[in-house]
This record gives sequence, structure tokens and C-alpha cells, in this order.
Amino acid sequence: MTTQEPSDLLPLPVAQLHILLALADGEKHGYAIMSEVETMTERSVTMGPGTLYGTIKRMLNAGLVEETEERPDPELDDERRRYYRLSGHGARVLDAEVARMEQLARTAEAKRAVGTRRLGWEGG
Amino acid sequence: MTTQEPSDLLPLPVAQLHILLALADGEKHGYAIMSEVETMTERSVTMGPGTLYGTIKRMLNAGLVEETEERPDPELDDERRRYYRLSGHGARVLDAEVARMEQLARTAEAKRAVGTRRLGWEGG
DNA sequence: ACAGATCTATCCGCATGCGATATAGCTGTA
DNA sequence: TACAGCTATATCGCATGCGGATAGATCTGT
Repeated sequence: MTTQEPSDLLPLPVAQLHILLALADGEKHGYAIMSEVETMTERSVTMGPGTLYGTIKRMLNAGLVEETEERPDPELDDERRRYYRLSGHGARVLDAEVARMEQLARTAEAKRAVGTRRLGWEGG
Repeated sequence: MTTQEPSDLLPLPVAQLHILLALADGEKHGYAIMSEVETMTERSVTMGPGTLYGTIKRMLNAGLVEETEERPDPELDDERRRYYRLSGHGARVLDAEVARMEQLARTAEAKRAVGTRRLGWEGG
């Protein structure tokens, strides 16, 4: 489980970020995570089963996500499913990673403004 | 060189993003890129020579950066240095990657708001 | 009963990350 | 001038991460 400082884990591998993001609004099972990643990135990121289950294993181990015991109504349930949710640690790591990305984006905009101004920009 | 659609290259490997970012406000030589990455990430990302030169090689190949012929004043120059700058393609890819990160950050904030509201948040 | 979608899971090759190491020129100083 | 330490580029090899192929089981609709 080895819970570390959130900042020690950054930058997060892309797959881990996308999984945390998919779980940020509520618990989901593996297959639903795959679908959610595609939806929320407008199909610009597709996560295959190799990435999904391999990454989830690491994240369980790192204490970023937890498997939940609770199941939905037996009516709606599918026994094969395994549900995952953010751990408190995972939530903090996600927040830290998002903050880091926002900082990079601000840096990028400042720098691009400078770079574009220099010597009249080539553009292509 | 194989110039592709910027979106085909996303998400960008972290090292590539940091190098594009370091070059966004003007050309730099390899060692200066390493230093710049440490400075702009406040030492939360440190790039060793293995990462730097390996990644630059791939990026030259992908047409994201170019080596410049022009040298500074011989007074200030160091013959060993090799200078790199963003290509037009590299600049577009950087912009696309930054836009993608900003989109993810927005998604994250919306989702975290939902997730935190659910069932009274555990927090830890 | 059957087809096709859902769901979890592992294997394996390739790309990427990165520390260790090598080599050599620069810079300051005693 | 000799030396230490920093600057600078480069390669190697291992560890990690990614993602297609594959497999097998269960669900859903017809």
C-alpha cells in the first residue's frame, strides 16, 4: 500500500490519470471505466484491456483506488463486475496532478506568447 | 520526419511535453533544456541526460524540434553546444497538448465536484 | 439455441523513462 | 600549471508503462 506524498507520484502515468478521472464522479467497474475514458476524451484516448487491468492492479497496490464490496440492486447487477472507487489518497493525488497540469498550461501560455513574439513568427 | 496531425500524437509522453515547453520561449541547447525543465517545474521534474538526449532524438525524427545552424557571439559560444528550437509542427502539437490538458482539468473539476458531493465525502 | 455484446484477465512486444557511465571541454582558483 | 567541479553531449541497459491479441465466461436479445 505504501502511501506516499501525492507530489512524489507526479507526473502520473497517463493511464492512471484517466482512470482516476473516470472514477472522480463515482465508483465504476472496469469495463465502465474503459467506456468512460473514451467518452470523456471524445475518443481521442482509447484504453484497451491490457492497459486497464494492468494499471488498475498497480493502482490498487499503490492505494490510489479501492475495490468496493457493496453491489447495486441484484436486479441490475452483473456478478462478473468488480467495482472500484477513488481512495482518499487517490483523490488527493488526482487534485495534485490536476493542479500540476494547470500550472503547466499557464507556463505554456506565457512562454508561447514570448516565443510567438520573437522575430516575427514563422508559423509553419 | 512523417508529419502527422497534431491530435494523432496526443497524449504526448511527459518528457516530450516538457522539452517542447522549455523551447516555447526560444531556442536552447540540450543542457539548458534540462535546467529549464527543473526550474519551470520547481524541481518537481528532473530530467537526466538519458531521457533528454534519447527523447530529443525521437523528436527530431518526428519533426517536433529542429537543430539550428545559427550560433551566438563567438565570445559567448561554447562549441560543444547543439541548439534546438520548436518547429512549426512542434508548436502546433504543443498547443494541442495544452488544450487537451486544460480540457482534462475542466473535466476533473466538474467530476470532483460531483464526487465530493456524493454521500458526504470521506476525505481520507 | 444462438449471435453478439459485456466483462474480467493475462501475455507479450514495443515505446518510453531514466540512472549509470563515458568522454571531453570550460571556468575558476590556489 | 594543475586541479576540482561544472558544463555538455552521448550511449547502454534495465524498469516501467502501454496496448493489441487472445481467452474464457456471462449477459441480452431474438
